[in-house]
Amino acid sequence: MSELHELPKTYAPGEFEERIYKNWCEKGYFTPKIDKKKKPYTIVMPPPNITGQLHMGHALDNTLQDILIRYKRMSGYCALWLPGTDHASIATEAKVVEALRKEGLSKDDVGREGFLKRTWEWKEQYGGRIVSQLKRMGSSCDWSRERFTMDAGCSEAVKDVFVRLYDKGLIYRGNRMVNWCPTCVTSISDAEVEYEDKPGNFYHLLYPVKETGEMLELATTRPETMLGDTAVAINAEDPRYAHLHGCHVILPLINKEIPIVCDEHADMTKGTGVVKITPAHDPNDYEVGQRHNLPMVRIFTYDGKMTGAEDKAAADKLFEKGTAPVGEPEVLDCGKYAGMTTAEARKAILADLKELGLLKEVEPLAHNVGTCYRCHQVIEPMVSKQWFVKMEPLAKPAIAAVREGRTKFVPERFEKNYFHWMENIRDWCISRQLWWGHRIPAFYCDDCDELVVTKEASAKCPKCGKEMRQDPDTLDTWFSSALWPFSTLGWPAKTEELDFFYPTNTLVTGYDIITFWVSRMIFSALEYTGKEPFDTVLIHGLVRDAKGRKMSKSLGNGIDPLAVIDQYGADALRFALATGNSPGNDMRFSDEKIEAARNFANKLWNASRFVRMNLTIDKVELPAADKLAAEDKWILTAFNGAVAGVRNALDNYELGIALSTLYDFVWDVFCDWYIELSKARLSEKGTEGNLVAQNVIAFVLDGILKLLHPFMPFITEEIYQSLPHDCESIMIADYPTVNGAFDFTEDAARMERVIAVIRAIRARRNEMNVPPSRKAKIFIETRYGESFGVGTEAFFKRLASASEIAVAERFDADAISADNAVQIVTDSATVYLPLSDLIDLEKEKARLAAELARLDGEIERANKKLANESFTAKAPAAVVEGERAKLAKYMENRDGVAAALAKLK
RNA sequence: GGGAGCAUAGCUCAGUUGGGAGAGCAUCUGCCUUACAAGCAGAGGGUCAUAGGUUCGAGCCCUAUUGUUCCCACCA
Repeated sequence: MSELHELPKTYAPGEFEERIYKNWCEKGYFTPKIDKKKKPYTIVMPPPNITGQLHMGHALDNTLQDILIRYKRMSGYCALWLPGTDHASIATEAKVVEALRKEGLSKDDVGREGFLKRTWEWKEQYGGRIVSQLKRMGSSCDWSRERFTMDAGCSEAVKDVFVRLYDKGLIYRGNRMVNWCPTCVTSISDAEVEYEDKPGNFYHLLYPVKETGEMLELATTRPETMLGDTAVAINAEDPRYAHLHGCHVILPLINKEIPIVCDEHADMTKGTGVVKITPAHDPNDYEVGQRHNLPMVRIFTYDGKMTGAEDKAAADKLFEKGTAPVGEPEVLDCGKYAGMTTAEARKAILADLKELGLLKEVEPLAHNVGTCYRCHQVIEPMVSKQWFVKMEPLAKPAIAAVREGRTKFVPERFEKNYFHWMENIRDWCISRQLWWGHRIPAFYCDDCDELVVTKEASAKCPKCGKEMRQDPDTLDTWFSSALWPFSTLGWPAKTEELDFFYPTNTLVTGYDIITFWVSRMIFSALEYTGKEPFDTVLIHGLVRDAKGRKMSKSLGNGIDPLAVIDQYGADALRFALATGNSPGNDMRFSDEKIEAARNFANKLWNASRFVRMNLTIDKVELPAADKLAAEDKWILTAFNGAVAGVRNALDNYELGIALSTLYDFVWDVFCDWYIELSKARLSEKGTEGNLVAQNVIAFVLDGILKLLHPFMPFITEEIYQSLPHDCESIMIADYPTVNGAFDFTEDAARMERVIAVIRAIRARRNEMNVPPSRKAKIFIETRYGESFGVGTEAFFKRLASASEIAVAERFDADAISADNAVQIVTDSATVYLPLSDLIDLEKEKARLAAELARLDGEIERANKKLANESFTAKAPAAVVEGERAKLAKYMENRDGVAAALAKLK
């Protein structure tokens, strides 16, 4: 013991957490050596964005991962937790643009190269920040294998995939309707659009019909798009407009003649049943346009303004040259509206229409509009030329993988989300008009329009031999994250890592990115590696504030995990996040929770201090069974139960249950009972009993520390090092297993009876307000005779304020002055406490009468149940037997209480 | 419009093969019983949202209803 360090009196996690983490790193415990004799267990960390700071969501996500990886590592697996960060193209670019703006600069001012330089600097500055924050959490990831989605290896994987898919015909380029964010000035995918209910208006407009001169009324939520109308649609079945088939309307303000077409899109039950068609700026209208071969007229610029003469000239040039791509829209010079923002244009157009008497009505209407998930500005549907991944062939095997159970979601219900999304999937728009990201490996020839897709850095035109120009766009950030489970292990190269650690095992992530990320990893992995990327997806919920609100910057209700660590320690934070949390459910984070967690750590700390100060042994050896006292056998049996419970829960991803099992065992069983029961022997130095007690208590505490280590790595290591221990570090020790030798059910049951009696005595004394300092004799009548109390006398003295204790099957009533004694009846004994001068006789009678009534009720209930033939016939024998045993106990107790009551009367 | 979650003690939540409802916090009572007042010993407090159904037996399974949160969907 001499060389082992002492534990300071107070639990101060700040004193040791950093030192311990540093030591683990130096020893290389986080870096698994590939060992073919061991089974691999792999988790890849969902890469946090380099723009981010550690928030509670990360803290939860990484706590769960660390628990799993530490558990598996201690269970003999070759465990790899692979960390990394994500370049987060659109989010990071927005941050850098913002930083530039503050300096009065724009992207174009610094140029593409200058911009990328700035962004890499940003990455260097902030990318490391979140890593150091993860380290403070105690995350045992292999930093030697840390990756970044834009490092050389991952970039190679991205290019490889792009070329493969292109060659297979699964990537194509074309003019399509896409979601356009005018603020970020880029297209975004369907998954990146968030729909929000916003108040708006339903504007009823009047378009004059050329042939009949009548006014055709139609309604729209977006009047500014009218300049781009190329038709109005009616339903062919609609009798109101049957006479207008084949007619035209004159588009007001620009006096342009456009046709009236019949299309199913026009819903007779909505509005007036007439709908204006703007093929270039509405996804539905786009489809109508396709069906009726309508021209497309673009009226918005890509940064959200009305188009003008210059825009029109640029587009017209393409058409004149004949190089306009298929599906390229014409552009309108919006004249007086040119250069206005869409909002300004709406106002101006409405005013003008009103002036002309063509605005019939304005009806308020709550309206579901798409917004950009990054900047939350309204999305503008636009036709533009983009790259797409053809999804259907990729989705099919990905659906099958989950359907056939090769990849499982925990909890299972999230599979429904997954299927729904996968089965209704549309092609994935992967090109972004951004600079920060993986540049699309496609090259164009200015001369002959030849297109080459290649992994090479540059390309020569195969037709005319000229230098080609690389596509300026970059890829959706999720395109590279989709490859994360294997690109990080070296793919497409056939590395030893990939061979050993892939496929990975568990993916831990929040339900909010199942579609963005999880689904894309699954179909990507199946397509490129032929294997599912992981066997289990463990889904967790959101961490909310104490009032249940989402933590957000705008609300300012975010709790900073680092501040929590500073105040309470990383172990307390981890405990608070892992406890009472079930897979897939949101949780609230509150001061009460973190305090309870810290208190638990403190309890463990103090219990360990107590054990340590009583140890004189250098090495822990569990004594032979015949040397063990009843309480030793009892705690070892209970420990076995805890091990089984914890392992079972962990194996089923029930981390919260595992932790609460441990909490109860440590606090209620080990501290409140076993330590108290051991104090007598521990104080008698030099005896055999003392040595037995030392060894057992040290053994159980050692087991507790190991069981608890995945959840609370720091405190368990600190304590482990202060006690006799078998390993260099607790994190490489073996996780406890159920020990078949701890089969002491009989002795354990005996101990339980003693504990029940002690509890009953305490409760009664408490009820009667007898202070602990007031000792009393205790007489125990029990059918277990002398064996009931063998070796347990000290327990009653210490824990039940006994001055003396006597045990017999029956006592002479006079000897125990039964007339004036408080009588306590438990399942196994009747206890007499001669407290004549302290008790209120009437109160005691009333108490016993109430107890008698309660027992009568129980007996009646049990009798009724047992009299029910269908119960005795159909219920399992064990259940019926249990019910009979209960009845017998109740009857026995009843007799005891009745007798006690009789004596008082 | 489709789908899912949640509804259990005053509060926050557990409760996974259906066999007499649990924890933390809060409340009340009594304790400095020398590991721990960030503690110890007790106590009170629940028609498990509502209504049906299945079952010998339902917090748990089925149906409907109400409230609530979320996801998905091209609705002018």
